[in-house]
Amino acid sequence: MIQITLPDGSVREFSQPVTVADVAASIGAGLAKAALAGKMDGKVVDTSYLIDSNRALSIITAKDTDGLELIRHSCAHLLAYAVKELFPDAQVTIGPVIEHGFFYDFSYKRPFTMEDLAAIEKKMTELAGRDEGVTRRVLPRDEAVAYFKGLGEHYKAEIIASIPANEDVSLYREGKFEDLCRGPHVPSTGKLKFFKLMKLAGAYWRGDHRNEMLQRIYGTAWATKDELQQHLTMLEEAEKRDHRKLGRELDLFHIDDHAPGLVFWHPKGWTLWQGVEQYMRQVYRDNGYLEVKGPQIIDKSLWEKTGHWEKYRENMFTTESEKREYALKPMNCPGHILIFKQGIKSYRDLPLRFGEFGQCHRNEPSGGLHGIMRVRGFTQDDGHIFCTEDQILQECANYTALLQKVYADFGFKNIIYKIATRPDKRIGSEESWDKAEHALMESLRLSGCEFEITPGEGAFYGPKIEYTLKDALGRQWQCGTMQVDFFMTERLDAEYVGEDGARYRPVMLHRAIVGSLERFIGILIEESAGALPTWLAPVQLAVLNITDAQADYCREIVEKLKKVLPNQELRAVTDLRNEKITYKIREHSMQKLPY
RNA sequence: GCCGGCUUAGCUCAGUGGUAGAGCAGCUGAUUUGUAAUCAGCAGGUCAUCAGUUCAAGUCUGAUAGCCGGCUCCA
Repeated sequence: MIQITLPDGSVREFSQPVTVADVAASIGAGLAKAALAGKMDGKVVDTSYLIDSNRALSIITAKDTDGLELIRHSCAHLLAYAVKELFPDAQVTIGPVIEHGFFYDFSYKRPFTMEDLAAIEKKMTELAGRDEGVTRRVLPRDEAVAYFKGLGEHYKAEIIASIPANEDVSLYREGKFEDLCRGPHVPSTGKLKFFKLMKLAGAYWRGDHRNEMLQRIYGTAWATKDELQQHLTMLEEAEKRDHRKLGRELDLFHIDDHAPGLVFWHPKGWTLWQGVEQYMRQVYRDNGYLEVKGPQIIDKSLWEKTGHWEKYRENMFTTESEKREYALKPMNCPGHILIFKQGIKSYRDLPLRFGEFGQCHRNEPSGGLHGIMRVRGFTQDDGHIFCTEDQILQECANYTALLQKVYADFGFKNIIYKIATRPDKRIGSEESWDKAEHALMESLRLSGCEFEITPGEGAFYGPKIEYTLKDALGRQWQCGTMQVDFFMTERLDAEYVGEDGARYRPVMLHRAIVGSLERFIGILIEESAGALPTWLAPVQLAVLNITDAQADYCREIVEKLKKVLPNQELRAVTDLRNEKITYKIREHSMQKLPY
């Protein structure tokens, strides 16, 4: 007797082992039809899974998060199936689920075209229409390797060969197509209805740029037609919020072909910039930072000491004059250390906090540039805190609380917190790393933040917290950062005098709240769709006349309005053009004047 | 940097190897208007750049640059 406990607590009894599909059918015909998989003691299994002992089971349908994931995963297989049908010579590699959909990477002798993409999607629809069953089988690893080699699927064979030899691997078949997969999958291709292929892209095999380039096909998939449609509508809306489009339409900035990756700020954009900068300047003042300013170009010898000349040179812009070589600074910290080193510092001075609106230049690869989000010249709200190891936790906790307040003031609620921990190649003692990583995590816990850990992604000189925001299309951009650094003060020989009169090495914390003003403003534009809050709006108020008779009065009240605030001039303008009032209202509305 | 795509007026886009187009924006004139586009006229171009094929290139070929989507990178 097998007892199956359902989510509502009810128990069903079966006289012999049953499949998930059998259980679903015993509950109702509708559920049997809707069943995509089962969740057994928390683990998702195929509907064909045979249950031979007492279990807790829930039936997964398209309405469940797990169900949607299955649909997307099975869609990736359907995509590969369709590609193999149309292009038998193409080799399959991997096809995972991603946010909103799936992708699959292929190797093929010629590039796929948009016409191919349409044909592939059509074939997918056709194959789904056949409602072919998806079946699972298990092979010993070596047999699976031989099987895929026999099919000419060398990438698959390579993947399987990296699985431990004593493990079995599962394969899923639908029609003529069979793929290595851990599963689970939907029971038949007919469950896949609401999908669309979105774009073609290149992607390196195994994500390594030294490997060959594969062709990636991206698709989106949903449980219902409505959800698919909503997603497509959302993408259209997101396009309208693109900061590059709004930057032009609202006359905020442009990037010129004469200076790729560098921003020309127009009067309105620079007004917005000043709003952000003045706000952040007050943040420095209110939180114990001393604002400083370092030079743009610094002699090569400094970058040799920091290690940049050796490790980062191809990313630095260099220049030469009178037989001396210089580099445009790619970061501000060495400059701050040079300032720190002027005069003798005491333990009483710590923590010592410097802040700068530091303009940095990095020669980023051309393919990585993106509007004002990823540029070659940018300005960081860059602060460095010189402190002792014992002060790290308190500084980090204060910092995160401050960052949250700043982000809230700019209207951001969804911050993604990540902690990047020690990489394989690193300097500093294990004890220091333990302490630093613990301090970073603890500081986030103190602020009530949930965070994810990205293991091994820390800098070689210390761990870091990354504070990330999303753009209109959901792409993540790291804005704020907090990094512990055991290294730089050593390299540049910064020290302080302790209580006992001996010299000690301070720890340095690198921190930036908005990160780069360029990127932050880009996100701000997308988040607000260009309708900036009044305090940041380049034009806050416009006074329009209906006929010339009111022109003088309009001028008069604009002058009065400008002076209405005690410490700041209101940004008010007149619009006295000989146009209809409706025309003017439309124009100012399109320019996103606050209302 | 890598893979693919794109580049025609300020913007959005048409344009079969045979005289360079539209709408909006701009300028000029008329209109003095009551809450999201008044009407008319005018002007605006090295079709990204360079080279090639051709009697003839915006259109075909190649190279370069920039941009777009990914990948990689991101001290």
